[in-house]
Amino acid sequence: MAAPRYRRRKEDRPQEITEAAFSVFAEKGYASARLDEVARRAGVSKGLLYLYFNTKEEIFKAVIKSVVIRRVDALLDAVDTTELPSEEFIRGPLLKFMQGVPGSPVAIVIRLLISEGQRHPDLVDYYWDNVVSKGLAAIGGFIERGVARGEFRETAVSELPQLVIAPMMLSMIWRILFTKRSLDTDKLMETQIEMILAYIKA
Amino acid sequence: MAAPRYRRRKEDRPQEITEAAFSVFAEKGYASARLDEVARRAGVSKGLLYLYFNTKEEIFKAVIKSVVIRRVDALLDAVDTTELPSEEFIRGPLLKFMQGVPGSPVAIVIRLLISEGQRHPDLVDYYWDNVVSKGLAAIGGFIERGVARGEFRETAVSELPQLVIAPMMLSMIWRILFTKRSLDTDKLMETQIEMILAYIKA
Amino acid sequence: MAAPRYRRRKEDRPQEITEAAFSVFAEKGYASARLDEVARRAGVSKGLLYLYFNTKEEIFKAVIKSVVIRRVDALLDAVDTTELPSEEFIRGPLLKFMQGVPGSPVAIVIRLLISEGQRHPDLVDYYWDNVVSKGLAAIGGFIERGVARGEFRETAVSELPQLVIAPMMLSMIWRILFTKRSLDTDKLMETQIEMILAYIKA
Amino acid sequence: MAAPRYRRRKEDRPQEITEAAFSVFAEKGYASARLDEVARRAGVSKGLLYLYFNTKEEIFKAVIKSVVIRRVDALLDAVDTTELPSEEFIRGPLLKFMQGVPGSPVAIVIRLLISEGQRHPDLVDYYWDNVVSKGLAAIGGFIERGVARGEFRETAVSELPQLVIAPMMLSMIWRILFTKRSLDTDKLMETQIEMILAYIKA
DNA sequence: GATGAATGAGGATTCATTCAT
DNA sequence: TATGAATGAATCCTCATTCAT
Repeated sequence: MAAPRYRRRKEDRPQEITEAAFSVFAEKGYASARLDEVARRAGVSKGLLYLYFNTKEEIFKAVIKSVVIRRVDALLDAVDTTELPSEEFIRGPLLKFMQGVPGSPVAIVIRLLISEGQRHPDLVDYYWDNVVSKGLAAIGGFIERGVARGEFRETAVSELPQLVIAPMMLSMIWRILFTKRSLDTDKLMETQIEMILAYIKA
Repeated sequence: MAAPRYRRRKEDRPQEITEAAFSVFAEKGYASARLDEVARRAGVSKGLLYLYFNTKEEIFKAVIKSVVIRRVDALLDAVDTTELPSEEFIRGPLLKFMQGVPGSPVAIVIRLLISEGQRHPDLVDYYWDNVVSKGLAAIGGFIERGVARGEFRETAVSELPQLVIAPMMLSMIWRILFTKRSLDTDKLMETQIEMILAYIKA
Repeated sequence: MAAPRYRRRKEDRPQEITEAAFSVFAEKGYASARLDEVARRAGVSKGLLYLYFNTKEEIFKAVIKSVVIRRVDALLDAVDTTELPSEEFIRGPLLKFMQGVPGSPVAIVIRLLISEGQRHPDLVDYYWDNVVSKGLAAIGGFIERGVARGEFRETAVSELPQLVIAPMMLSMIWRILFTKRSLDTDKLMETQIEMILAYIKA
Repeated sequence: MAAPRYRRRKEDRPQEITEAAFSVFAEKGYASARLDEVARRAGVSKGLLYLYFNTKEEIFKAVIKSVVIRRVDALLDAVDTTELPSEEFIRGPLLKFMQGVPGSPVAIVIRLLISEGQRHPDLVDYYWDNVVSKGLAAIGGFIERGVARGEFRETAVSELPQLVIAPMMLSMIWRILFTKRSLDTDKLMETQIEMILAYIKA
């Protein structure tokens, strides 16, 4: 007769599942992840997974997308609306943002995409469209704005915003692979910013 | 005309198998690679694989090691024996070497390690010992030598040789994930070298 | 008319599987038994076996134990509680019990243990603890009680209850190996009892 | 140029192989025995086995037969030619013979037959014809001779020579299964002989 | 005769997916 | 909705047997 202590809302189910799935994929990778384990961590039965998702792959895609969503938007907004001079913005909010990435779920997603991307080109496209191209465009655009404003000179960096994020990328890989070996990733990114600014400042 | 059913090439077999396995792992990743497929590509029977390797994992390790072996040695020798001034060496042979990496099998190995590294820590150690630590030590040592010679000033770069290879790393990931999207990886690395040299030159 | 594809009989499954497995092991022995065959005889899929047992070996152990369980208990109780004079008990209930053994599943278990015992010492221990040591202790104790009561004289038989069961053992082996050759196993055991009683009677 | 230290005679090969095979079968049983292992212990190549035997089963049969051959003959001769009174013969040579059996290769053969007999009825027949029926006939005949001579009275033992060997049988099984648990098998057989003689003596 | 590399059918085990309840 | 028992295709690995040398 006792009512369940609380009844989970069915609206929350997909998210509960993707969260559980994320943690399993993070630990095992896509191929070695077991849906049994996902169900257990989500506190639901295996069958229920199939009520919300049709296949393991679909769960995987939902996981990737759920992490990606709303991730860069904050940065993009900041880029668009900042009042700071370019150099300060780069040294401040942009660097901070980048420094936060390697420890965030995004690093996991990157790993999953590197592992599985070949077999899920649509996911890669999705990630490209929603994260990479936007992020790079924002950084590139920001630099070009600095050039237009006379803060920066024209250099190859304008067309290669990847230079800005390269140490962030390396930091993510480093953390994934070489956890045991210490690396001051914050300083790595900071120094890159220093170099870039020294290089492009008018 | 029929190919002989038996070839009896004990010496060549391991390498034939490793090469076939490399191509399968490259396409599918470790978990999704089928030993059937490896055997077919190697032109041998499934059972033969087990004459030379005990498990799939052992084949995997042999693949990784076969690619890694003798990979950095050429660079390391060059670093030790070069007569060039530091700057020229960095701009010349070092840059060339790095530019060659993203298109080489090493990029595949990196992908496999990123995917499977967590479950094969000994492989990661092996890669670290034989490639990463040596390579970074060489670059770091080279920069310090430049400092000692008065060619370079003291900067954070001496302790962060990762800055030199960060664009190489990004280029590898880029090629793996975003094949469709063009990126002038050579220029990326070249520009990084420019920036670094500009930054550290005395 | 079609049998339902799913039966959902969680409670019955282990026993159904064990019974099917017993029949296959009985026919083929452990090593040559195919789990395919076990599944077919149990009327379930191969995969289901692994829902209840983790390995073939585990099924094997379950089979052995299921036969052994509650096997000697009836005899042991009778030994403890009988009101009969020793001689009558031996000639009556004990002989009857032994005569029933060679045709019972216990004979199959003995065969499996002889075949596989070396590789399953824990099973042998289990069988020893639950059947052999108890049974021999009961018989030995019973004889000693007869000695204490003055019914029997002191002989080597008290310390060698194996003498009582030796013909039972031989009968089991005989039935396993020489099915074609007739042997009056009942009379064999009866005569042994006669001899023993004649030998030990006070 | 050096001649091999000694060249094994091809005539010895089959026996070398069956000896190696015997040791492997003894350790592993038929199904788990690997021909690789047999070849290694015989010091020959795997292929050579097939020069002398067509299948694993054929090797198995050769092993069984090689152990059986000439095994009972000594006893049978003794039975036929002994000058000893029946009782002395039974207490002496016959008991000695039986006591030696559980530690001899015959015990191994028995185990192999118990395990594999169902699938090799011809082997069982062979064993029956050459060992069991002869042995039992000899013992039975010997007892009957004693009866004819007035040494023994007529009892069921005459028709059940299995009674004589039952403790030997049990001893073999005991050693196979319960190595850890001590049992004075010699005394077991001796006591049985005592009982039988007491029972049948005129 | 002798070798041992090579074969390939066969078996235990896994796990995404289904479906009766 | 929700469950979890049940399915079976797929995969790694083994090993008796073959055959070029």
